[in-house]
Amino acid sequence: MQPERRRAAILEAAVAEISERGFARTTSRHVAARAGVTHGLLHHYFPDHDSLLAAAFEKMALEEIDEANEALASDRDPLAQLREITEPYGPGGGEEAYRFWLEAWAEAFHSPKLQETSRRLSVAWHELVVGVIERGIVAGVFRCEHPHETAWMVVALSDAYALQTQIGSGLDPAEMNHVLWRLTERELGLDAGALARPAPGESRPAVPSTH
Amino acid sequence: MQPERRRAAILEAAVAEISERGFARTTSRHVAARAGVTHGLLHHYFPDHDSLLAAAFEKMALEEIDEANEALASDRDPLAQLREITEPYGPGGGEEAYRFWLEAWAEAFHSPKLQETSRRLSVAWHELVVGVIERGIVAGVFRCEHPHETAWMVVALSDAYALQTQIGSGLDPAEMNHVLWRLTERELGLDAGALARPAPGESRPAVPSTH
DNA sequence: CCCTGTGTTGACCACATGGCCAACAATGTA
DNA sequence: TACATTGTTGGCCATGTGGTCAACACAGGG
Repeated sequence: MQPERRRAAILEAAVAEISERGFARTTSRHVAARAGVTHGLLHHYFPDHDSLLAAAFEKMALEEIDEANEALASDRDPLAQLREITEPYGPGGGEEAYRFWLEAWAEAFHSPKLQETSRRLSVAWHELVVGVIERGIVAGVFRCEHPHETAWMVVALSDAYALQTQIGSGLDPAEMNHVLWRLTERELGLDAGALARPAPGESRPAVPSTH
Repeated sequence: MQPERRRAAILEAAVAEISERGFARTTSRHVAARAGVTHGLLHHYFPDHDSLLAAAFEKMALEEIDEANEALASDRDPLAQLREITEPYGPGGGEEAYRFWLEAWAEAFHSPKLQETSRRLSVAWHELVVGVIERGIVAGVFRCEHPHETAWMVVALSDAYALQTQIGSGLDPAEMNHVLWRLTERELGLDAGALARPAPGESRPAVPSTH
């Protein structure tokens, strides 16, 4: 196997392992086994264990943002873009991805390096939403006094939505989704239900696991 | 030392250790050292490591809710109660407590027992906020169509506020706090700025670390 | 053909962990 | 005082970890 692909395979295995077991419980040997190599080889691609974890996190973070940007590029209607951002948070949406986020935040408190990456990722995600809102304003679809604040609200509610949904708390997913959309509509000067109902003739493709 | 106090000391040490290092990295020996005993003794109070962690989590969860209820009991003005709930999330508020929450959520995905406790804790916290809102409605201070939804919003935004603040992301704490209050005021039919400005003559005591 | 460098293995080391237990200390009870 | 119970220690063990390294496989170019 070419070195590049091997390296990628190892990182992929590391990401999967981190999502399943968490950073602290992710061991070199398990990653190696998942990648189909022996643990001795890891040292050949990464100087030590922490570097492996950091590289895996970096890779995951970049992919998150790339996937999101890609999803947005495929549809220029601001309303549809907003849905693409919020929907994957719900039930059935990227569960592995969300577990990874949680792990990342928790780990960020213990590791300065991860903290920096985690911070950058949060900011990037926030600005992505700001971009959607601002383009919507320019397009005349949204009316919004504080795009920055509204973007933060959307992200915050979506995160909580995903967390509560996947933790299986007693809170009703439909209810949470309703708040998320209701408040977003109000912040963006949309009619009630505008987000729930796709515009006439608009298709609603399934969104790949994202953020 | 009496067995009760010893047991409490061990649990306290475990909580501190978990907050600092996370569940996975918390070792019997470190907990024992922090509690001022040797690791052999832990086996005398807890059958095994997982039981210790579970007991520590349970203790923490109960204390969170108790502290919150206590803080609420000391002040019957709905507006003040709402502030008591939201304020500790901000900068300077219980950092250890919030790290513990994050750890708990992350760990909940790996451990069914913790997941159940974590779930109950989320629900209890949500209902606590619902209670504040409903009493405020009865008192004629709040107007609110969906207390359940509004409570969820408050919790979700507060959590995100705490997370972003303590992770040190570039997002402006003042701005986040502004959204939190602005949306809460609107959901509860309050005048803009009602939450920012205490009612005339009302004192604003510092709130102990909570949630 | 050999030979140099990269990819890869499996064994090894020192170390930390959780669990276990025999021994000892402290405490209260008869 | 003598005894029984409980609290407490420190050492031991099997296991798993991250890191290291000599040895081997396997390519491509001389």
